[in-house]
Amino acid sequence: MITPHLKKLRKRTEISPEEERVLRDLIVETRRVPADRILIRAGEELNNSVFLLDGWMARSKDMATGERQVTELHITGDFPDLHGFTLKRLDHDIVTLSECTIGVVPHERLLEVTRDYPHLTRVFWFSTNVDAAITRELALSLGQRSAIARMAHLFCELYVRLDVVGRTKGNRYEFPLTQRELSECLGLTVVHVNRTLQELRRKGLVEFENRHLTILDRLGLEGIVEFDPNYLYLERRPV
Amino acid sequence: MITPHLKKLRKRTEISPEEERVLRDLIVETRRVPADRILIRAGEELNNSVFLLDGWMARSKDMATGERQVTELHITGDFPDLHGFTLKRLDHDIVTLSECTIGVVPHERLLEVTRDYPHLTRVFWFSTNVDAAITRELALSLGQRSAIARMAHLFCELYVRLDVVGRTKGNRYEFPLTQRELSECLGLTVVHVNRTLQELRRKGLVEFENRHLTILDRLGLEGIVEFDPNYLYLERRPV
DNA sequence: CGCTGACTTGACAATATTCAACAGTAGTGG
DNA sequence: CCACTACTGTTGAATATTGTCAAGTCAGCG
Repeated sequence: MITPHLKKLRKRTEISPEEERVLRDLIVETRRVPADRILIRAGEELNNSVFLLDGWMARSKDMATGERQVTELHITGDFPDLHGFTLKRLDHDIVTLSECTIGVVPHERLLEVTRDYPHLTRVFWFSTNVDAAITRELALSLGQRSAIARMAHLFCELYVRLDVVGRTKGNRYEFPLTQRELSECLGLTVVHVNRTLQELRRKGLVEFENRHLTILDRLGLEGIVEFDPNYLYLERRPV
Repeated sequence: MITPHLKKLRKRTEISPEEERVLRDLIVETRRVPADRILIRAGEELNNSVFLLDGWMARSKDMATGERQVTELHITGDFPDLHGFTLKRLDHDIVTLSECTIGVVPHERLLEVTRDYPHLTRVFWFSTNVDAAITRELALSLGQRSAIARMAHLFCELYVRLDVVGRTKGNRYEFPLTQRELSECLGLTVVHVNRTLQELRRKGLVEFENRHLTILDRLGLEGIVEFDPNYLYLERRPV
């Protein structure tokens, strides 16, 4: 069940058989959660974190006025609220965008990891730091890029991230978000997202239908935003 | 020299005398760096991290076209590139905005900390997670808030953060950024920053002159953006 | 003294939002 | 089985916010 997560870790560093066992033993319970649920609410006290074994989630920040900003999308193999281990509460909701399978990890077990497995601790720490890098790249998008470039960037990023965990098929991947949810990722209104999507289609770069995204012209799409995946830290690194 | 940093940590958790000693011994060298330097370049291989003992820095992401986004401002007591310890390179520059005093921390020492001091490791991890929370709040600003609300938010955040390390005087704090640099934090053009600043002044909320910011009406300023400092995780937490 | 950079202003343009309406689909319950 | 509701996607027209361009002031500095 945590194979995609291991795949992701092993792309970056060595994980010993013992560490793999420790990782597998972190999960005390596996659950299914329907789509469109608030799994964790901002502010609520946390004693567990959850592996995302399958499905799509988002970190979503709400304002009093109702506007929302998704600060990161999470896919199979992610650990969407690992930062909750040190923070003990979150400053955002964790919501499901599709039906999800989750693995519950008690914080006591993570505490044991930090005591007994320094390398694994650094791997987890690294993982939250990559999440932060993804959020920084989003800040760059929201602050500096045009609507079409933001959208192209998101589609490129997701292609790379999904590919790491084996969730792409050729140029195609499942993308279960509605245009409203997409607008909350991109800091745009739904109407403008709709028009921007049409522009990407008209340029022959992507297709988006039936909850699936197809990249028709990868170079063209990457060219719109000068996509550079460095910020995803996919290269192998020393133990 | 690292007193402000300790002050910040101790606001959140217990730091034992032994841990304090370990912390002090992390720094192998203290240096002064002039304003407006690129201290660390994106992509460059890292073997050290730096404490910001005094001064202002920023994490700055550049695009090929020259636009820039600051993803976080750093003040006295911060550890601006602690994430470099696990990432081994950064996806952004670290630049000085004022003259700075820095303490150089070799990654080998941090490695020892992760081996021998699990609690201190969690404290450092926590620290990078709070940085990530600050960046998430920025993403919310950039994606959803108006120019004036973004600016009000930044001024409120900095007031709280500076106050923790004893760098406020009443309603006033040093704010060494030019309007151009401010525009790179807020995802706006300089011209618009200038006009937005004038609006805040006209409403009698802030004064900004001679590299100092004065908050004339704290409630009014916070009201513009419904400022809520929860995301800074200032409350005390269990060891 | 003549640069340079920071700040300021005005006129105009572009990007994105708002508001309103409608079609299509899926799900619900009588 | 159909009417009803709710949500998603789509379009047009008017509006607002922010950006672009251009120019000018002011202060600091070699």
